[in-house]
Amino acid sequence: MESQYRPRELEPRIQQHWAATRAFVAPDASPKPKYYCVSMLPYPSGKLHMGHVRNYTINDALYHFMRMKGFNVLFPMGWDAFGLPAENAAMANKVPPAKWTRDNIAYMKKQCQAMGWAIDWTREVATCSPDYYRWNQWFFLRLREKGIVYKKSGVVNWDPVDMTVLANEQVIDGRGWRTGAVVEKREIPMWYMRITDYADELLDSLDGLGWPEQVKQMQRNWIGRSEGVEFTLPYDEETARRMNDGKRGLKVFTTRADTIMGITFAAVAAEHPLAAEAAKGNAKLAAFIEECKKGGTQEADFATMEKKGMPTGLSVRHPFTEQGIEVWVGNYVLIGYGEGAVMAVPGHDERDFAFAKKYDLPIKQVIDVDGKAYSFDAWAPWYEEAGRNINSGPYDGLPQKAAIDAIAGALEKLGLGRKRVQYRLRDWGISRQRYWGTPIPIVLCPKCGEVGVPDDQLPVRLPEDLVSDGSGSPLAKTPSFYETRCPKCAGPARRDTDTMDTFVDSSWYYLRYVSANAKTMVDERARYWMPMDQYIGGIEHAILHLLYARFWTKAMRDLGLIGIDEPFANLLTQGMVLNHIFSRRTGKGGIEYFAPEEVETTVDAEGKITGAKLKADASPIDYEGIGTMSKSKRNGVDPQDMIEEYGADTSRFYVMQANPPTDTMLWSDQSVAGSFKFLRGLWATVHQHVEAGIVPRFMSGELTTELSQLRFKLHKTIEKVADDYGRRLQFNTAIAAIRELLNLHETLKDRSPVARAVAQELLEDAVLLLSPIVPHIATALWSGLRPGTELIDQPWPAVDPLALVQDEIELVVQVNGKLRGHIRVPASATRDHIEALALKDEAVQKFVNGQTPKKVVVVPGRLVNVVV
RNA sequence: GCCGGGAUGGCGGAAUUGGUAGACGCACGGGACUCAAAAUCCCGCGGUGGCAACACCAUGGGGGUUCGAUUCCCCCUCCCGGCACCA
Repeated sequence: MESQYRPRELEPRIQQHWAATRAFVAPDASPKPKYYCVSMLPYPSGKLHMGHVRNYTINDALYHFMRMKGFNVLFPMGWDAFGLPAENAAMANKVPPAKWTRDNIAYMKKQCQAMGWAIDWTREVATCSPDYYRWNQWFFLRLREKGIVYKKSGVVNWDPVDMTVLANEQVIDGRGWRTGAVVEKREIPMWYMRITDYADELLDSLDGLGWPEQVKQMQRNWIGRSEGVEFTLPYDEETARRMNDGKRGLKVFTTRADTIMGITFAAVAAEHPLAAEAAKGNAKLAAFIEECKKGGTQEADFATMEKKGMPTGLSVRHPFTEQGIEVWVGNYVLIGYGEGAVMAVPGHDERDFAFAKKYDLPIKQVIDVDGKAYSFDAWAPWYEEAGRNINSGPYDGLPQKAAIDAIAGALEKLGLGRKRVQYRLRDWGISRQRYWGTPIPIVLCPKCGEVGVPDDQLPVRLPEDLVSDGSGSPLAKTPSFYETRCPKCAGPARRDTDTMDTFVDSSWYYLRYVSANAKTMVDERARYWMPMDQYIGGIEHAILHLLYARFWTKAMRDLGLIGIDEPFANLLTQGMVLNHIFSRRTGKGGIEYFAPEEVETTVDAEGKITGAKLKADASPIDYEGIGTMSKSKRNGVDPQDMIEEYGADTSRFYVMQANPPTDTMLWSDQSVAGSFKFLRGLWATVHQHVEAGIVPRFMSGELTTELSQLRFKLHKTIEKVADDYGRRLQFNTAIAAIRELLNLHETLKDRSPVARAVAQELLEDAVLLLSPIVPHIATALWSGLRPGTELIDQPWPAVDPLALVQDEIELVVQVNGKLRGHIRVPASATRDHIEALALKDEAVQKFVNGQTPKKVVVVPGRLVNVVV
């Protein structure tokens, strides 16, 4: 064995050996139990960043641990290769997205290989490959046949200068990021998937998943099932005449039907037909509706903006009293949400109350909560609580549930309403007016309408050589793409030039890994590997990606393609790796980001950043605080320097020892050298042992106290590390335990044959325990300790129960809950015996000070608390 | 604004089911080795008081439950993630 730890020579050599022996290629059948672990596939942004290193190292550690535990393990990898950054890079560099993306994939794949992750590359998937996205198209067509896919209009951000649709990310403070123009809302036709058809199942089957409770809770709240009443506020004569839409009135939904007698006005969205009708001949209202269209589509903006409204001059009638109710246009009512119209009960809804106050509209109390005094002057949160009806005619005195039932019944009798379940969840709009995505396989024929592309003409190939100019999708300007013939009538027709949301790509890639190169979307291998045993990815995907993937799985099941209800049996949500963000507004009103290494900062006494300037020209820039590492904010840290200086194992060890995987990690490279020193020290320790002559590992026999304590620690550590890796998925504490074990080993001065046999056992096992984290150095150390055998074939070390037997244990003694001393007791001591020993203790006597204990609490194996 | 999460020494963190707060590291200080430096090794390292033994205080802030609270409950502050077209 070499005396020096040289990772730069060692690591590539071991990686080549793994590749040559196809060490990580997982068979699709095995007598062993299977374990399928996947990390959320990366976007090929250019280079790996520390978030990736963390993500895939966790995955890799689980791979090695489960393999040692006797499983047939699969760790695949792919590329989420469609998306906006490629188009932006294309514009910036005048390189087509395809080339940019494929170059990035090639570079990042090399980086993955240099990290030594145990990836089965035979199953690699890139979502921009026609062999992959053809199945997006094929499945889209199947869902369309089933009515799960449909077309309706949706609202998008519109940049009036570039004449293009913007992503939410491209809207900064209500303005386009390139033009600085005020963004407008615009309605366009789009394809939707009926995820709401699956809402109940998506909600119910959360219960059985081995997911973090907070993620399940977020999904429940997102789906937001609520039971309520849908009803119509009938038009009055004037409104009916003007609307002339064949409808009886204005449809609304409420979860608070018990407050229906408190309606004092109604509100509709600016885009609602009633608003449009009312605006005819009302210039002020028309101007207000125009103003409502300004700004983007993000919910956070709606929720925080000032609530404004204007009366339409049109009225509806209360369904019971037939009293006139004024209809307002409200900027806070969303057209794409429910009916785009709401009843307003300012007495018992905070937003309605604020609106009524602002515009001096009537407020009526119709619910009594325990006789508390209601004030029309100021809002109190209890106004929204359940109570008994008052001022509600026939419903007076009823508690909430009875009132809702009675009111729903009355509405139903009138033919005006019924109980209905409503979800917060909305159908999934998948059309994007972008180039770099899966083409939607639809042909628009002037005669036949929308016609699906026949299966034998799939895939509809995306041209790969276009470069966007920032105004609209290049596909819509490329006749060779969109000019086609109608599959039905063979007449001239035009392709849909929209592409699919990239969440489509990431909804089923894990099924393609286990059906690699299949001539169908999935094949029988998916039945062997699915459901996935462990999914690992950032907490930022807790809702959208995970919900879409669950929906997609259920839809594939309903088409008979797979036999599972849920894709991800267990989920580890990794905390984000954060870094500082620096930016500057450009002259045009856009925004420009700077990498932290380009910036010099000033800090206050507490170390908080107070100012920043560019190193290059010393010009001041803005500090935006900390946030997730991303390409767009330019605050990612490339691990390449670290790999080159210290090697892959040090990088892996560093991210794993820093903190628990579920915690956010603020980037700092201060202690990387410490991780390297530890590995170098381990190398020296093993080298020294090996040079003195390797011996058979300890089996059984008489030991000194020191040696049996060392073995006790060793086997306790094996137990703990297995629990940390396998159950807790917490690697930092496992590493700390292994360091404690090795620290104790360093204190061993005994060089007798039996001591050397114990040291052999300890070092072998310590190397095995560390191997999931640092497989390269572990492989080399193992071949030093056990020449002729391979680490990768070794099972997880067995715990020797005899090593864990203890005669005496130490207990903590407290007086009134404060630590006052320690006692040693036989492991078999009874409660009474322990209590007697504790009371006799000197320190205890001092604090008890002659008083009779009120109570003595004995917690077996832990402590004694004397209460006086 | 709404939903979910977090806050523990100078720093990262530990305390797994309510039971010794600060494991294991990083940084720092002192010492050994050295002509010197690096590397390595040894010692110290939450605060206050004390020569010391030791005592008291301390887990973002305020209150509560308990023999005992970093852990459970209520209120508050700040930070992070998500909010449907970043992925």
